[in-house]
Amino acid sequence: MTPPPGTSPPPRDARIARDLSAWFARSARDLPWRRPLPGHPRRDPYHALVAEVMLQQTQVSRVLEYFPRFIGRFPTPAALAEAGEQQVLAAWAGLGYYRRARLLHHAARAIAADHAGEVPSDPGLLRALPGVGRYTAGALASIVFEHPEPIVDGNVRRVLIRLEGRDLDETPRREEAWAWQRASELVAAAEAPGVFNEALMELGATVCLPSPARPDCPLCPLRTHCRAAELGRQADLPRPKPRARQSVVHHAAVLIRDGRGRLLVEQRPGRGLWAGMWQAPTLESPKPVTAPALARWFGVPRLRRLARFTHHLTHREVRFSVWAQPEGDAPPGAGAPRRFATIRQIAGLPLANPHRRILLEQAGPLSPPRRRAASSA
DNA sequence: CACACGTGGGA
DNA sequence: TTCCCAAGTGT
Repeated sequence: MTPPPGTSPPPRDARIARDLSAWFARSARDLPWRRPLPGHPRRDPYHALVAEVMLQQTQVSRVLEYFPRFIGRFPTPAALAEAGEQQVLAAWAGLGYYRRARLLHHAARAIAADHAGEVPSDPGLLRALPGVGRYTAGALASIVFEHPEPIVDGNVRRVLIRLEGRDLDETPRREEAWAWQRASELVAAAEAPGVFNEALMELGATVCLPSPARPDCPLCPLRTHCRAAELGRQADLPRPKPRARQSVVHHAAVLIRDGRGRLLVEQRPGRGLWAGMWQAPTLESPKPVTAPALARWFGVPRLRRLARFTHHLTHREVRFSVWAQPEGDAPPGAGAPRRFATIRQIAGLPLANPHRRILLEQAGPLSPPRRRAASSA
């Protein structure tokens, strides 16, 4: 985009934008959501929306696995809008942050209802879609529609802080405001805003890496502009953030079969962890439960423990214990929405991720509590 | 606005 | 193996 009359970008910003964009043109990874559809001048806005939502807080390698399948199943906003929430969750299962799937589903319904089935190009309209925040709206507006909108994600933040050698002990809020301001200035200096924005993220994801891996400065197209590199401080910036504490919760999951060998499953509540997904009937508690207490809770005569394992989340550690009711005992009364399901039916449900292991390993014998790495090979 | 929300990869 | 880490959106 050409700058408004009377204002021309600072020469350094223009050189940064030019050098980075040129590097991207020759170094960009070939990713499915970057390919325009055959016979189309630009990439499909709906594909870009799905990809951007999937990429929120999620690594590219993970999204590569899910994106083609999701697009295959829901090829258009209308197809996604008409789908049921359980189908959408099932297509998202294993990808994490499941609220994104619901919000994307709602966004598709809004696109169908309010935008004639077409993803809008206006940044304000994009921002109004469920699950589309400042970053995602900017990414779609710039990358798909070439509006000169700034974007700041984790990669961009790190690249900008190093580029400007910004070593301040400031509040996250202030740093955030600075990064958006700087991103705005730079994108205004770019000839193609979408190319520049995507290049900024690509640089952070492939060259200007976080501290442990360290940036590969000799390969960097911005090394001659970089204040941190000039000072030899590129590995120290940005300063590490204090990490959050982790709490521990206990989930006791019980395997109960009916006379035909089907397993009892229940749906999790509509909010919170693994919202709306399915699991073996589970008692959650801050401390471990004893076998008699668990049997009492589920209203069955007795239970024996089959396995234990720990599932790690960002701010929480979930200690699972898996229990079974001896064959022939009567099933418990209903509490949450529950039903018996065959293994084949269970495999098609949106399962809370740890329960994929708990329930589907029931097709064969459940492995004993993990000890050494003796079992594999 | 501090907090909740998943998962896999790399040191 | 085990520990540490990343960083968008909505409430």
